[in-house]
Amino acid sequence: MRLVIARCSVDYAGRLSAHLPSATRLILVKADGSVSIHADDRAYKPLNWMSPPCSLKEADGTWTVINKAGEKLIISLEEVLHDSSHELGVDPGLVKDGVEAHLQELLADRMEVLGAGWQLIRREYPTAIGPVDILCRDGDGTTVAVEIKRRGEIDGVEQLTRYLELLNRDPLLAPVKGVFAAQEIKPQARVLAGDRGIGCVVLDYDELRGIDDDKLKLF
Amino acid sequence: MRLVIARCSVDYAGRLSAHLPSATRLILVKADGSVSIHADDRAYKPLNWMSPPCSLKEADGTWTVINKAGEKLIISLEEVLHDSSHELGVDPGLVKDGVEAHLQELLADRMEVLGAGWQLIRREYPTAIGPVDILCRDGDGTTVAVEIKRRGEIDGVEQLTRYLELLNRDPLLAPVKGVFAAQEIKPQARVLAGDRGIGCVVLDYDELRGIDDDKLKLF
DNA sequence: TCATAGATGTCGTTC
DNA sequence: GAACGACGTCTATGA
Repeated sequence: MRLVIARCSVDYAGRLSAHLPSATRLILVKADGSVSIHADDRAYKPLNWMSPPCSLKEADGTWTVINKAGEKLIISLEEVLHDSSHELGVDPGLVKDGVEAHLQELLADRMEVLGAGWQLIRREYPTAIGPVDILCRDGDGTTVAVEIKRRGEIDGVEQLTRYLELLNRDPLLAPVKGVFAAQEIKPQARVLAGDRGIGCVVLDYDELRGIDDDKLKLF
Repeated sequence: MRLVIARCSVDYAGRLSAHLPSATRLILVKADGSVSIHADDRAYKPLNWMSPPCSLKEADGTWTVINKAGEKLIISLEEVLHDSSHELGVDPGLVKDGVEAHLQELLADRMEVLGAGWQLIRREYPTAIGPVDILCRDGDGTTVAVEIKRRGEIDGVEQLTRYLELLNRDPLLAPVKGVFAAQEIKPQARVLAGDRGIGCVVLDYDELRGIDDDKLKLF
């Protein structure tokens, strides 16, 4: 990892054209060859960047970074204030908990949080337009398609609607009801779901995990 | 901007829980108070971060970053290999070219690329659920709503569908057809559009701009 | 390699 | 502050 603080101007030509006027910035060159340019604000997003794989050529105060798609980043260095390199080694990587895949596992394990007698048919039930998160039967034996999101917004309801339309064409499954399950459901999504006869369920992640933990303790 | 290279482990508790085992990384503290932690790969995305506004407390080899929503980032420093601060000043910011707004201007100027006799009614035609990119009439005088995207995906087709449903309730406009125009149209979007009787048009940005340039040269 | 869906998406604009 | 759409979205995953 090489850290350069320099007054520079930058041009990007690729999916769009962009220009950075002269100013002092951080230029980050990583071991994988990637380059990013940061201003002194915004944690997440660099002003400009080039993702690997790409190649960096230094020549005469001008750095040129090119990738395979022909996108180009040209950095004109006017004054270098700091330049240091550091050996970091391979990162062991991030361990995450609480993402959609995990919610799906937890819910599939405890269908009864949706109602008494609910039973899993299968997770990732395949359809022509993609897999349904959970297909199950409710207490009455009616087929139910469950769409799970971390944050329930309108496009999630649209997605579930498409699945339902398709599943209801299958005489072996029809009628199929829909349930939209998320840790948080936005008002508009709730309204749209209600309008389409789709049920809404707010999932409590800690509770789901707690239930699951209790279950594990039994063994 | 403060640059710290350190062996550290990190925990994030907020929208999800995440843990970074001990390793050497770059910790970036920006003037706006934001903090990000970078491994030696990936130009764009930090391993962990906290966006401003947030507050950083340093105490005894442990940094705690908290934001208003109660999200928390805890950095345990085990060995500091580099620590430097730099004054960068305010960045003048990025100048961009080639985005959707420009596509819309170009297409509105040359409706005939959609077909002979097509005529603009207006850009950003207002509806209750937001403006339609372009409303026009085709060669037969039928009203057409055009949705423009740089990359045409399924969401864009859904958006256009909602507009069409609304516009077709207006007896002065109905029947209204739909055209989905983008620089690139994904297969799924094309299928969904076809299923709903929506036409698809792939736009060539350079060609549109070229035509427009030629036009400018006439004056 | 390509297509698809998720993301601690982030970021801007508008209401 | 919430909602909505764009983004050089990026990134992981499965075909």
